[in-house]
Amino acid sequence: MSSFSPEAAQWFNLLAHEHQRRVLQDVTVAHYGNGALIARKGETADHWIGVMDGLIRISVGNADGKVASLTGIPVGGWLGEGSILKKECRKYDVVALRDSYVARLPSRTFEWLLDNSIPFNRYLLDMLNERVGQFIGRAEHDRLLNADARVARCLAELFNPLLYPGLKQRLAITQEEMGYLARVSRQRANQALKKLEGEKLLRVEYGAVSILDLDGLRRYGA
DNA sequence: TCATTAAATTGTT
DNA sequence: AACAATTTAATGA
Repeated sequence: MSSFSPEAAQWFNLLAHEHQRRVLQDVTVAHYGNGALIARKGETADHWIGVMDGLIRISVGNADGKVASLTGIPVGGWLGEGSILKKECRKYDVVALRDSYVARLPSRTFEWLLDNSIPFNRYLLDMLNERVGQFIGRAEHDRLLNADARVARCLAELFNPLLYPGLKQRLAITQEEMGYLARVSRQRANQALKKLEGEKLLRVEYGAVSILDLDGLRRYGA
């Protein structure tokens, strides 16, 4: 998937044809290898970023090189609108968790869509609302939950059908990647996944997980 | 297409 | 963190 794909950008399908044309004209797609920095904290935010293929992570690192993962973004997720809207520098690092293809929409185009497309505004509003809810829920529980529950919540977030409509019920993610997102060791992620599988909330596959009970995962540990 | 081998991922200590 | 077992991907006949 080395070019822009509307399947990984649900908002694109909502646009009028003339708006779609401009997007296709302005958007670029680049490949990022495992662990590569897609956008770094502090630099000017002049693009809206979307995941065409792969999996990326938003994180904030401190001086020690320790990283606290904030959230993972799978195929179909778009991010960085906050920095564009407020004309700020990026507040977080964005890194590829594995080989990924990333689309960039210039901020001028982004703002042009804001001014001219009602469907685009509608989409952004829904998305921001959903994201606020996600972060509030996280801030509330994050520190209190054990590793099992963190893995469960993490997966539930990745499968958010509104933010990432591209995902059906199966996500290609290794247990190591899962560990990076939930901030647990790979071994612990393995244990957690097996426990959740035992409770019939998901199914563990080779290099992937399938969700059986999304609500159950959301509620896990509550 | 099948068999062999290498690489990636998982399960366990 | 290390190691063995398992699954997938790649290669070549």
